[in-house]
Amino acid sequence: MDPETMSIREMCDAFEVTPRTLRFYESKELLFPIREGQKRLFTRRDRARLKLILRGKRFGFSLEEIRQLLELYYVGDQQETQLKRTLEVARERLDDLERRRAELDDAIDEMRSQMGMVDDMLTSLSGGQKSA
Amino acid sequence: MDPETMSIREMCDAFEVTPRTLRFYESKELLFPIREGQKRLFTRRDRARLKLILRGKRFGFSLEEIRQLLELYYVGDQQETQLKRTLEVARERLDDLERRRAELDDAIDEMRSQMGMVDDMLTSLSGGQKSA
DNA sequence: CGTCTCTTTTACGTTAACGTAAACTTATCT
DNA sequence: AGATAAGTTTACGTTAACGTAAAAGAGACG
Repeated sequence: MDPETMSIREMCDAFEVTPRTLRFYESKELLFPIREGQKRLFTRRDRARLKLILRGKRFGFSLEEIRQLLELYYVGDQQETQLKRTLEVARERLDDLERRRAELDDAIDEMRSQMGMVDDMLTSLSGGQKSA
Repeated sequence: MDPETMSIREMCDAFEVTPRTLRFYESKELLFPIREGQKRLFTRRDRARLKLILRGKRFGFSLEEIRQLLELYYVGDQQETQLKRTLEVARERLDDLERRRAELDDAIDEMRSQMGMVDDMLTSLSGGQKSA
């Protein structure tokens, strides 16, 4: 397991996506499988990216947003100016994520209090004899 | 401010959405504005729901998922069996949200470490004289 | 050699979530 | 009364993210 490269089918089985999806992501420049003749071979880099892509999707990001996020990851050897720019963008993304988490915390709290109220209704319905 | 009901335009200004969006949400049974003649009047209940809708959207939920989530909120007076069912569903939703938060925390950590690496690259580029 | 099986390209189809334009009421202003 | 503004319905258009079907090539197998 974990061979250097994987066929499209192996990728699909590993990540529960369809071939169409992988080809689509390649066409959108989110993945860059190498070719062996006609066939695509997905590298460990592709796998790492796909993992991030799928997570991004669960967070509700568009593929285009995800593509830009991915650029922040594989950095390569860039000019200082470019690196600083990358860092700025990353900072903004990070702020976004933290705002999101704050919102998510709120949502969780509200859901909990909502459940508490429903629970109270149930208690006063079934075991509602004792008022003290 | 905060009148009982609001016109469609007031709603749009307050929530930064278009009239089309509000009518669309009504057609999907996410909002239930009352009518004064032809015109829609949005109640405070609609406003509360819209707030939840927009948050749900930021989290990447579909409108249909959001509609189901909203059902968990305005509970009304139901049968005990129904209330228990509601509570079960809410429990599942809550678990989802908490899994999401865990994932979000991971993403934030990774982003931070990524930024740390870029920062190191910058340090070793510009001020890279001192190795100690 | 014929037949699978896997993969490829090409291309039209589909769903969600609105955008946008047209034609029409209703209320308000002058 | 005529014009203006705000709102309505109806309906076709648009974008993202794939689904799905057709036709064809490449390697493995009996």
